[in-house]
Amino acid sequence: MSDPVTMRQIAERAQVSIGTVSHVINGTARVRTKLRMRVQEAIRSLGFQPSALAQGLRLNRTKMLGMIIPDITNPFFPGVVRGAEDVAFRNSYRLVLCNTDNEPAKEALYVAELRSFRAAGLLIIPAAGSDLRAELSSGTPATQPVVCVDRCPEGWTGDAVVVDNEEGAYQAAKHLIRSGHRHLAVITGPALLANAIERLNGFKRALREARLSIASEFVQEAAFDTRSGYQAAKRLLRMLPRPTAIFACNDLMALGVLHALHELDLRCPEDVSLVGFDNLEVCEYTNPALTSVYQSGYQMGAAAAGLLLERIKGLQDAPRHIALETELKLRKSVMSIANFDKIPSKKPRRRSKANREAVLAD
Amino acid sequence: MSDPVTMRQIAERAQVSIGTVSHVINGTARVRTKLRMRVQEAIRSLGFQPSALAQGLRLNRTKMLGMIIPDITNPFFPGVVRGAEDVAFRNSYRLVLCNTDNEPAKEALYVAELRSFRAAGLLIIPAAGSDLRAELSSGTPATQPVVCVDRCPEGWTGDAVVVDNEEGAYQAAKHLIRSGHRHLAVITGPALLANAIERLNGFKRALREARLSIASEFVQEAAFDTRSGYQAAKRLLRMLPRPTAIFACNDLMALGVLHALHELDLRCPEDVSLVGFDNLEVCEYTNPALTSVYQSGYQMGAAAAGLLLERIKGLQDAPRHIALETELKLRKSVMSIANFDKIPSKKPRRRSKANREAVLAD
DNA sequence: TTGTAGGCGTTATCAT
DNA sequence: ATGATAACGCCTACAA
Repeated sequence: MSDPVTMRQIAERAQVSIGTVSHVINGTARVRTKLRMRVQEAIRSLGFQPSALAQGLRLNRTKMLGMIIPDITNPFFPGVVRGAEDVAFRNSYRLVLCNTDNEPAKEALYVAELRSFRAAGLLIIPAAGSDLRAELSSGTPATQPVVCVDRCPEGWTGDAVVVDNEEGAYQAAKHLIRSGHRHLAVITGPALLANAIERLNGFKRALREARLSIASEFVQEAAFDTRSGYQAAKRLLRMLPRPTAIFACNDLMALGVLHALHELDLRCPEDVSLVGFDNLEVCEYTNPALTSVYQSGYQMGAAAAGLLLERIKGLQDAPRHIALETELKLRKSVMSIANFDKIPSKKPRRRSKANREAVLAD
Repeated sequence: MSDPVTMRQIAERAQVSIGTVSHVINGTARVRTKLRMRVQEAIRSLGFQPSALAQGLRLNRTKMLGMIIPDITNPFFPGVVRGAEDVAFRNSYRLVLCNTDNEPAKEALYVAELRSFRAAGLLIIPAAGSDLRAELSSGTPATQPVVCVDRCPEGWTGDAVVVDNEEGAYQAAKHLIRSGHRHLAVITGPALLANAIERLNGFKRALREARLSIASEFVQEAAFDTRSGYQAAKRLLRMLPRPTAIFACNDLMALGVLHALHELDLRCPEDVSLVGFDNLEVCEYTNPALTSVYQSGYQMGAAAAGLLLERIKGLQDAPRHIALETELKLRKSVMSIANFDKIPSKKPRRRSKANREAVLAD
């Protein structure tokens, strides 16, 4: 009574063979109405639920997708996961969530395990410096499709869903330049991460186009988190001449910059302008509200899961590299230098006088 | 060559029986050194990984934990999930993540599925208004342990790990009262949610102790999200006399209040003070930084997973109800009314003059 | 149309 | 100490 009901019990109750039960469940052969009714009744009254384990063993695949990410606690990733889960759910697939903390070893462990579990496919945001290809081809050649999300490991040639990082960063830098800034600094992410590199490239392209040069100490590497962003900002803000604008390659680091600014009693945007990347919800609530490059984690996750499911269903064409669009969201953290004294103060800000003084003193 | 290697292949390669292979893998019988070496060599060279599916089928349980939550996109939950995953991982368990969107039907579906998957146990943050007990006892009596996290459905008598919501809210209200506020308003969460009710109770207890009464329209119900918090704040801030302080029963709603305040050109904390609950990271970066009741989602998830694993290992004693502590984190969103003109301005704030004027005009 | 039986990869029992 | 063998619950030829 405490054990789950099996097809055998259904068969007994309905006075048919176990094969017949299977047939009515899977519609794999036509069964006389009378028997079918009996089976269905038995299923209902006994509360039968097929064992996903047995099915998986028999069919050599499950309805599970492995989702491997660095850390669900990083506010950019929940959206990705949710997007993936939603499309997985709609297709009767489930997600097993794996946090790697950017440790390639943990990633490799998870990959191996998910394969031995016959996950139908893998969605992976690779760890910094991971050699995904090696992990995948180790042991037996992959039978499960894999799509990379958010960033690709070096030399990845398989499916991927990312965002146009280069263009997003380019727009951010261009905005700063158009606002009159000439002393731009950038806080990049880990040099091992494809998306960090792309963003840096986009940033540099904008400078090049504007015939602006950048001192090497004005590009500081950090780890895509608040703490290291704060530290990088501290280094930057001590330099002379000080940069008048900083592009932080993600919002978490931008938050760190804000913190450093505050601590040094520098004002944003009057003393230094700031642009982030990701457009986290927190951007609306920071002081000042943070201008940032929007990217949709949700869409990324959803698109990746969609592609993965197509592969699972057998789609065979060439690997796809999908790059979603970004969009610069203007808020309050960038000040126009060229025209600072012509900016009409739309509604009288309480700090307007102080601000003007500060700017003039620059 | 593309198929996973099984124990049978190991047995052949090592020239032993399949049973022997099983024995060396599981240490379930002592095997002569020579044979054992051969088997281990075969395992290594063929890259054997046991099929979790077959194991699960045979043993009638897997190393999977089901984690059912409302929405990973809500910034309080990732910490919970991460805490759970960390302790699960350390014990070789994995997490399958399920988002219910607070829909009892979706919750019921997931519960049933996870059981048919022979998940070893379930960690559940119940949906608002879910009848978990019914879901669990439907069909076959539960064989998998379940622990409720963050909040319990009505009448839940099983294991649970929550936070002392009543006390947390009490401290928040008391802080407001000690700061001289007499016109307090509260924005509560959904009346169906145990934690929302407890927080409201704590709030009311503080008022009672201070012999303060509260007009019924000063307690507004919202949905624990920013939008509804914003709307509730709008209602509140239109009333006359206006509350001088608002306790928002979570930080998301507090964010909504901040937004409403800004829109109505009211200042926080000069015009209205605000306390939130959760102490999300965003509290540090809002304008002004938000005073909030800290609770550790991570600890909650970790404790819940720990308890669940004990149950899985067979722990049999009475159901536990673990309530973690909260702690009020003071920031800048509360102003002391009684002593407003005596507050020393520690370091000269740029807005201090304006602030003082505003307060005097109150 | 329906039933029988083999096998998916393990673990565990029982002989040997 | 080791090997054969029977399940676990399901799917699917193939036979009837």
